[in-house]
Amino acid sequence: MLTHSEENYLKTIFHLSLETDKEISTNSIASKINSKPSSVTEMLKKMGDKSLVSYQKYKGVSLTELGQKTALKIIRKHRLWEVFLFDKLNFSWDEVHEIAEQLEHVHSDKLTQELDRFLDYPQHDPHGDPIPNRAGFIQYSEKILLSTLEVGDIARFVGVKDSSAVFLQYLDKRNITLGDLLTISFIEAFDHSMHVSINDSNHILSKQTISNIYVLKV
Amino acid sequence: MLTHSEENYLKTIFHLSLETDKEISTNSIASKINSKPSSVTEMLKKMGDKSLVSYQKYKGVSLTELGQKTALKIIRKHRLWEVFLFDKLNFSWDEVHEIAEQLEHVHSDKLTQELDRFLDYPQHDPHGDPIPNRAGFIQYSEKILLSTLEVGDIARFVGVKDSSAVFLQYLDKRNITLGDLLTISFIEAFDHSMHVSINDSNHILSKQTISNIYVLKV
DNA sequence: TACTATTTTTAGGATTGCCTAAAAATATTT
DNA sequence: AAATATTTTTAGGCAATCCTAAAAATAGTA
Repeated sequence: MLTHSEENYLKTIFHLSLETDKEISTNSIASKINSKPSSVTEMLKKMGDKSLVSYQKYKGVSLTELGQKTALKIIRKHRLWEVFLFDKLNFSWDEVHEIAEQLEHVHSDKLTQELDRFLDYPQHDPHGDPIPNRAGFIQYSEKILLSTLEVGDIARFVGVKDSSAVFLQYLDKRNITLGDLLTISFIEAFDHSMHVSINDSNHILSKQTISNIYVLKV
Repeated sequence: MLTHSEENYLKTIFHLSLETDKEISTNSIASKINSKPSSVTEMLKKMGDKSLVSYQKYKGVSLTELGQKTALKIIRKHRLWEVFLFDKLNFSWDEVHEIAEQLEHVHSDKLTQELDRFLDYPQHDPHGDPIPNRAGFIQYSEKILLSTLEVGDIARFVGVKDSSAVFLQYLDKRNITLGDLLTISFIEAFDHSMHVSINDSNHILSKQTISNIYVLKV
């Protein structure tokens, strides 16, 4: 049975691995978890001994098969709990993450499966990220940034790139919600702001906004 | 913010306090949590410093007002999660406790409140124990042992005294479920076994069984 | 009351996971 | 390639929580 700390390291390394193809550096882990490089080194040694990561001094780390599988289990739990909090308990986007960080460490395979069933096998969490299935398979959707669309395109809002509280609250305030259908009616040549109709109302979204919204073309 | 360990001590002291009127001994805590008396002494000192318990060397402990309030919060969470697992996720009586032990340590007042609302403000957990309300008030019901009833009495099954897995499974096998209405039709003078009709079927329950079933008279 | 048994505390360690400061290795720049 | 800068590791500590063994206090009994 892994400790909370070990589980957090696995998750962190998994997420960093998606961003780079190289081995993950001690420093990058430390800054991600607000810790110190020396602490990370120590932990990586321990996790190497447990065959969770393959680690060589000064060379960085990567997840072993076991580490990968375990990380996906934790991510699955995290995202399922986010769906639960959002769908059933009236939590908003920007609130679910913090609580899911705690819930993801509860150990019980049956709990995870039953939660999945209870939520009707959701495919995505409230930020649009895919939920690994029980076998650890994760279906990456070809979600693209809203900013890459052109006039006339129609797409479904499936996620955000920047999931900071300020951004999520910004969207909330404008009633822009996950699952909404967006129609691009015009793009300003001047500042690349985008005129988008959402639920029969028109919005003008800044370049920064559309560069942080993920959509699936319809 | 309290640690898991501190929260477990609070819970344990709270439960032991219900059983005795005296101060709680170091030994009794140690055996309840499968720990050693020396570890308990150490922890009690620390919790005394934090005003969670009032502790004097060799004199035993009791909860302070703060400790009591905190313990009730944890028990509230524990029991609400048990209801969730039982009602929504198809867990059986004997499975809910272990997982609730983990879930009770998740910190979020909003989560507790929303869960309470989602479950429609349940008054009892699946073992028939009362759930403290948000203010920490706990409504002890006058539940009595089935063995104290007489022929002709009708009562509702609200809890068990022995919540061991074997006993709960014994009841499950006979389809005797929390909330069932029981009618006592006969009591054997010889061995005190009780003839009880439950859901239109008749059961003969041993003295041991009826001494471990809590009911509320109707 | 004195002796014995039990309970509780103290003393000294172990482990986990974090930290700072210094040393070692690697990367970058001139 | 040499010098400098950056990254990573090592060394030595600290706090939480547990442990065993021994000492101290309390309780029970002859």
